[in-house]
Amino acid sequence: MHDAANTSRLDALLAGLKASGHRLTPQRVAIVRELVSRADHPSVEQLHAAILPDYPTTSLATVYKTIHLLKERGEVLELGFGELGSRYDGRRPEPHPHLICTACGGITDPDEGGEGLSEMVRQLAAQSGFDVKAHRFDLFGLCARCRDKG
Amino acid sequence: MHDAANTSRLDALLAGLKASGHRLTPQRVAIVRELVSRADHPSVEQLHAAILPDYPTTSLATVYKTIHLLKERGEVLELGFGELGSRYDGRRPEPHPHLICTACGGITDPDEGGEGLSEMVRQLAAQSGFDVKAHRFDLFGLCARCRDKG
DNA sequence: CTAGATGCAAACACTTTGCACCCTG
DNA sequence: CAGGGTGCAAAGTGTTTGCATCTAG
Repeated sequence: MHDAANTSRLDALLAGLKASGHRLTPQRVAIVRELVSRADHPSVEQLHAAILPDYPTTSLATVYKTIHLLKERGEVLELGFGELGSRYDGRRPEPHPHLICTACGGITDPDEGGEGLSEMVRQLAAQSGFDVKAHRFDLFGLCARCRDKG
Repeated sequence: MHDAANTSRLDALLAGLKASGHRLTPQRVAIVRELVSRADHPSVEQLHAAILPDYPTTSLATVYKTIHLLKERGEVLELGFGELGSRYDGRRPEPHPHLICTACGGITDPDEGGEGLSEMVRQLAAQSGFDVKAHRFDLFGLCARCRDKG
């Protein structure tokens, strides 16, 4: 996931918004750019903080509204955690496993190892009679860095 | 999961509480009994409503406190959903897959089909360097009943 | 008796909403 | 220059907490 890919994804998102009659305000562009540029699944709070220096008037409500808009369009994956609030993945909106470090709060996408996931989803759907539309697979623990420290 | 099994689990939970210096108040017993007796992963609100007829003075706060106590002791599995609040599994505190119907709100445990899960967890842990302590695997969709209706 | 539990209400954290003003297209 | 967007503050959730009162053991 390098700069070129992020840029094209950014452009695609912005083009899509414009195409469906939405305006590209500076705040909105900044939020989307920030969201797409990071791999760390930021919270609304973190996005807001990151944008504030460059767009000091941006309100938290606007960040929430923008995220909500992208969610509706299926362009962000929301990872809601009861206590810790929600975190957002603007790069890979399809469901995929997440590794959540309970020490540093970092969330990362595994490089590989989730191959059998869709097969398992298929199996569970078949035996339960469920029509499965989405799924979520989270692993909680200590990331390599925090494990070594602790 | 029949009555006898639930009764013994209930007894075990109550005995454990008493053994660690907690009192078995009528409210507390009622909450634990209700939690253990249902397979539908009730919310705090639902537990409270179920108990109210028999123990009319029970407050929501007490239900929250009791659930919290059981959580600390590792005797309930909490399934937190950002918007919809949390649901609790008092029967199987270890992580296992859940099927969540987005139409009726029902949550069920699959009878089988989750066999490969721990292996996948192991794989993801190995390749990422994570020390995985817990995991969560949720499938969202329509249960058989709601699928047929809709 | 006396710690621990209850119940109420106030406090909380995160998110949503209403509305007057603003600015993109 | 019109309609969508913004920012503020107020309202909503679900959950937690402080504290006086009550009660199980």
